[in-house]
Formats: sequence, structure tokens, C-alpha cells
Amino acid sequence: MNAHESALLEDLNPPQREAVLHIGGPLLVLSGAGSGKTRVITRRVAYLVKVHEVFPWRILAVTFTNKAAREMRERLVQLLGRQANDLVVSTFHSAAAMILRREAEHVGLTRSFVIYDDGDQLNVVKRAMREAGLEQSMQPRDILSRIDQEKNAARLPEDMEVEPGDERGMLVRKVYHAYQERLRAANAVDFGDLLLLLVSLFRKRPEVLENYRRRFHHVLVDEFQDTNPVQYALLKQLAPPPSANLVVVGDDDQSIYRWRGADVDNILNFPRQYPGAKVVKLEQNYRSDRNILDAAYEVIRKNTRRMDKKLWSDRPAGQTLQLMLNRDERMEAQEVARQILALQREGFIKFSSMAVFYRVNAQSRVLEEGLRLARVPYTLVSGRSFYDRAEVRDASAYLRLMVNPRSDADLLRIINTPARGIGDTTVERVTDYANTQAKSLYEVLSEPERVPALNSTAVKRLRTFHGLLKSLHDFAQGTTDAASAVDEMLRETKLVETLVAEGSDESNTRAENLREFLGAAQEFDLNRAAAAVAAASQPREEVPPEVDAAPLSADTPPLQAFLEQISLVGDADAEVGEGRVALMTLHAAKGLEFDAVFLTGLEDGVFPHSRALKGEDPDNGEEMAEERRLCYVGFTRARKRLFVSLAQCRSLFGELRYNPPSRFLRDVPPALFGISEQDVPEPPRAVATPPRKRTWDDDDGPRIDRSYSQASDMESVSGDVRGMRVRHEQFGVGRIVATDGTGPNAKVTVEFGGAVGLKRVIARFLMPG
DNA sequence: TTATAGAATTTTTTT
DNA sequence: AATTCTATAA
Repeated sequence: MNAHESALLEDLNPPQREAVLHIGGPLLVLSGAGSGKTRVITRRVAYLVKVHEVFPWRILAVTFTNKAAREMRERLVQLLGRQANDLVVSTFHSAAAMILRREAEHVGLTRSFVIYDDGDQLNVVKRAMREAGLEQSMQPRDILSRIDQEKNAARLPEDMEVEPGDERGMLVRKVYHAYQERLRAANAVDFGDLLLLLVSLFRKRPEVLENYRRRFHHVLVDEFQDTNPVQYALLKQLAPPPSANLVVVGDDDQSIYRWRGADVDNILNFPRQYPGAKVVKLEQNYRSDRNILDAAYEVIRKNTRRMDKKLWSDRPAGQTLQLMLNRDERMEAQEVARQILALQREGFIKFSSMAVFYRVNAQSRVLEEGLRLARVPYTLVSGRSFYDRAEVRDASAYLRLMVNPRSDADLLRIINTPARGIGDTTVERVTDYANTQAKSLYEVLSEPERVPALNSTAVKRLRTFHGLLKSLHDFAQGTTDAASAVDEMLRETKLVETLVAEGSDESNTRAENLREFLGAAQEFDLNRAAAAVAAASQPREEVPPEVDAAPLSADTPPLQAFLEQISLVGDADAEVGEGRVALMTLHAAKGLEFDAVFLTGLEDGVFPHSRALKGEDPDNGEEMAEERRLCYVGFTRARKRLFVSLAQCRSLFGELRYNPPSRFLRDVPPALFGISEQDVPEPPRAVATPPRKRTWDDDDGPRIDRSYSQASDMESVSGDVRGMRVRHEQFGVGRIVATDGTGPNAKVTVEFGGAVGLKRVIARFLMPG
């Protein structure tokens, strides 16, 4: 055993060692929460490089989130120094984007393709539907989510299976088809395409796949329980069964992305897919005190269909969990802030090792306010808020057009931003003409006089606009860094200028955001320059002639690389925040750990989310199982202190709701909270007049679940109401034709007759008539 | 064409 | 509650 080897195996337990040392063939590491899996992955990579002398560029390590990828990279830099530069460590999506860019020509794209986000996607769907005259048929959003599902399942439009009588399915397929055509015409892809197009390219052109197989001899996947079928298909292509060196690490109890197509069966069936795979279980938890671990176990054990395992720990029992009962969400925020300050003062826990979790983003606002009032420093860890601001998205749209003028979605976004007198009618005429000619909008704009029915002012304005885009495009061709492109774009488009001229507080903040955007580009350029220097100064190993060992993103032009970072990475890593409490959703919390964790909104309807609550057997459904796993993830983030908080009433989405305590709380034995049975909070009783103050054990008669009710004449749709006569404030009297959904937002389609015709309205707004 | 007001609609979680 | 859509006036 040489020095490297012993250093790398230092303080690993026997199964961890086994996982690091395994060589030759597939390996499944089942790693419970806090069992040191990141350590295992990084040590293993280092071991391959240092002891087995595997070239770093032969190793591909993928994760799901940017945060995880970055963290893994950092640790590998610590272990391997500059050798770590040649490793490919990234998320599925950015690895796929890099490969797809190199192979773009094979799939009908050019290297400068742009990546559409869900807003762009929705616009494309809407336009495709309008073009095909299918507007009334289905909600664009529903169609889009069906399309995404298909993509997650690795199915192109032609692979979609539709039952003969399934009209909606046929419709989805039709729109999916048109949607794909539009994306290709715009030289654009969506998130799903990044993976799907690559998988189908590899299917069609084995020789292209072969290049990557020859290169990547070692593939590692973190959070494998969250892979969806496309991702798994890609893995199987790159590291084919039965004998490839594929290492997958995951925990079926932490699978929380089913809604994105993730399939827990991928991990459960891995040994069948890769017969002979070695299986290692990591069951010792090093993170949480035992009270926390026990509570987490009591929650997760309610799930059937899980690999049987129980984490153990030789850590002390530690403090009990703490239950926080609050009157409403404001008090919850205030109490959280108070406890945080107390912990910092008396518990000697740093702000930076505390976190507040919530189920839905909408909860963050009040929590922020509470922390701000109490002067608790915090950072909101929200995926990509900065790049989601309207003005920043406008700026990105211009940048994308600079790189890829064919991108119709981007062009439509900014054609009249800032206002340049090109209105809806003109735009409609231009798009109609573009559709009939099968040309991109940019192309049509180069000869606007050909568009029928345009007046001369419109033609002139379009020509000016085209001139602007053209000169920006030309500028981008010659530029060598992102910042100068952004700078040029901001100047030429007068985006900042117009905002400043407006003079309102709001427009000033927006202008400020655009300056910050320029700052982000400058920072990007600096990082890139530094990386280039590091790569150049590095001695290159012998590379066999038939293998392409270049970094995957080797010759992506800077502006394009910057745009890719915006699309795929967001600004999550902007400020991790030294000395600040972290605020995030439970999903964002996966993979992290903190000394003290506050889990808020433990109420049925909030967490578990109301959508998991409905259905036949809400306690057994897959959705509820996923909520439960989410709860498990939340609990197991905590090292020493876990605070669980709920509010008796909370206004969420504009309505006041009285939610019963979360069912997950009932699963935790009261002793773990340091309380006895009789102090367990009861579900609150119904309240007729909301603002009245009351305590938890007030009792006033029969329990009515008011959580969903709203004052109205038809507050819910129940039974068959078709044919019923109804009156609408605006549309008058009509008859119900069809219903959609139940509860407060149930919709019905009503035939109003006369000029009004069919309308879909919320049942709440109708009166029997 | 633009600005504005009022109405409708929306909301889980993220790459 | 906040955002997005639609109708109407300017």
C-alpha cells in the first residue's frame, strides 16, 4: 500500500472502502442520508486517478443539481489539484448540452443553438396551437406538461403511443410534432431535448456514440434515485451493461423528483439491468444526532416499497426535536427568527450552519420578512430568481438573438421592447407571413416589404429593427468575450436608457439589474480566462490517437458559453452567503447539511402538499409517498437541532386556511419532541369567524373542514351538474356543458348562447339561474 | 399603437 | 397576493 492509497482510504469505514476500491464492472452504492457518499465518490475518483493512473479525462461524474456538481468539483480539486481540471464533473443537462453542441450538425442544429426555458416553451406551444387552429381544445400548459413527460420517457413524437380513441393523446402528439418542428426551425432546444436528442442521436449513429465510449471509461452518477428514463437511457448508452465501469450512488428513500419523470425503479432494478453489479450499502450515519435520525426513520418507515434498511449511528441522542406551534404564518416567521438568534447566542451555532426549509416557494416571502425584522442575516437559495426578472430575460433574449437570429421566441419577446411602435397587428401579419413561407421571423424582417397588408410606417420600423439585430449579430461574430457583447447590446438597444428615462423607483431597480447583468458577464469572462490559463499550464498525458480527450466545452465561443450558463446554472451560486442563514425549498435542500434546521409549514395541505392529499387513498398514493420522502430528506439535513413548525392558520395564495397539523407529525413519537402524549396538538376545529383568537384545544362543536370552502353560491362542483342553468355576472345565462375539477377552482364550460358562445369559467363565479 | 384599468387566472417541487 | 390577460379609452 503506497502513500496515496493509505491517505485516500483514511477514516473510511469498511463498506466505504469497498466502494472506493471496487474495480472492474458496475457498482451500486446504496447510501443512506449522511452516510458519507460524497466522500466515497470523490475518494473513489481520486483513487482511480492516483492509484490506478486513470487519465482524468476518462472520468465522467454526473449529478442532478449545479450545487452538487460544484461541491463535488471543489472537493476533487482539494484531492487532485490541477489534475481535477480534466475531469468532467457536471449535471446531466450541462454534460448533454456540451456534447450536443459538438454534435449539433447530426441532429439538425447548429453549434449556436439556444436553450429555451419553460416560459419560452409555453409560448412555442401556444403559437403552434394557434397555427394549427387548436387553441380552444386543451390548455397549452397541460399539453406542455404532457410533452415534457414524453421527453422524460425518451419518446419523440413518432414514438408516442396513443390509443385509437384517445383524442387528447392524438392532440398532444400533433402539437408535440409541431412544437418540435418549431424548435428545430428556431435552432433551439428545450431542457428535455438536451437529453432526448442526444439519446436518439446515439441510437441512430452508433459511431458517434463510440467516440464517447472510447473516451469515458469510468462513469459515476450521484443521486441515482432521481434519474428518469432518458437519463438512464443515456447512461446505458455511455456505459453499457453488463460490464461497464458504471458507479451509481443513491438512496431510494430520497427520491423526490417523480414529478419530473424520475423512476425509483431505476435504482431498485439496477442489479437486474447490470447483472453481477457489486452492491455496497452505507448504513452508518455520521451526520445527525440519534433523536433526529429516529424521528426521520419513523416518518419514512410508513412507506411500503422501499429497500429495507435502517441507518444507525454511534452519535449521542442529542437534544430532542422542538415543536413550534404558531397562530399564523407571521408568528411562525417571527418565532423562527427568535429561535435562530437564541441558537446563535446560547447555542454557539453560526448563522451559516442554520437553514430554514419550506415546501413551496410562496412561503419564503413571510419568512424573509420575519428574519429581516429580527435582523437575522439570510440568503435565499432559490434556483434562478435573478435571471427570471423580466428585464434580465429581455436582455438575454437579445443576446441569444445575437448568437442565433433564428430564435423566433426571443425575437417575439423583444420585438417591441423597448417600445418601438411595432404593435400586435403588425406582429401578427409578420408571423402569419413567416408561417406561410416557412421562414424565420428574422429572415422575413430582412424584406419586410414582402409582408402583405403592412403599411409603410410598419415596414420602416421593421427595417430599422432588423438593422439593429443584424448589427448586433455581426458584432457578436467578431467578439471574444461575453461582457463586450452585453455592453454593446445594452448600448444599442437602449434598454438601460429607456428604463432610466422612465424615472420611477421600479424602473431604476430594473436598470440596476441590467448593470448587474453586465457585471455577471464580466465575472464570467474573468473566470473563463483563469480556467484557460490553468488548462494551458498543465502537462498533458499521452493521449491515444483515436480518442478525443479535449474538454467537452473546448471551443464554445464565450457569449454562447455565458448564455448556456444562464440557462442551465442560474444564479444559485451567486452568493452562498458567508455568515448567513440559508432559506430554501425542501427540494433545494437535498444533499446539504446544517447544524440546525427549521422545517416550516408542517400542516396537511402545505406539507404534505394539498395535491398529494386528494385521491382515493391519500395515505398510500405515490404522491404521498414522495411527500414522505421529502420530509425524510428535510429531517436528515439536521446535525444537532431540528425545529418543526406549524401555523394554526395561514393565508396562502390569497385565501385564509385552517390546516390540521401534518400527518407526518403523528408519526414522530412525542417523546422525541420531549413532550408527553397529552400535549400532542389536536387538529384545530372549524372556525366560523376567522379572526377570533383561540387556543389549540378550544372546542366548539362539530368539526367542519373549512380549509377549502369559500363563500359563494356554487362553491364546489359535486356530482353531475351538466345541463344546469347558471348565470354569470358578465356573460349572462347559460347551460353547463362540461366540468373540470372540483374544489374552489373547479372550472366548467358553459354554453351562453348568442354571441358569447362557449366559455370556460370558474364555477365560483356562477350563480344558479 | 399605447396606456391603463379591471378581470381572470394561477401556484409544488427544478434542470 | 401577485401575475397575466383583455377590453377600452386615448
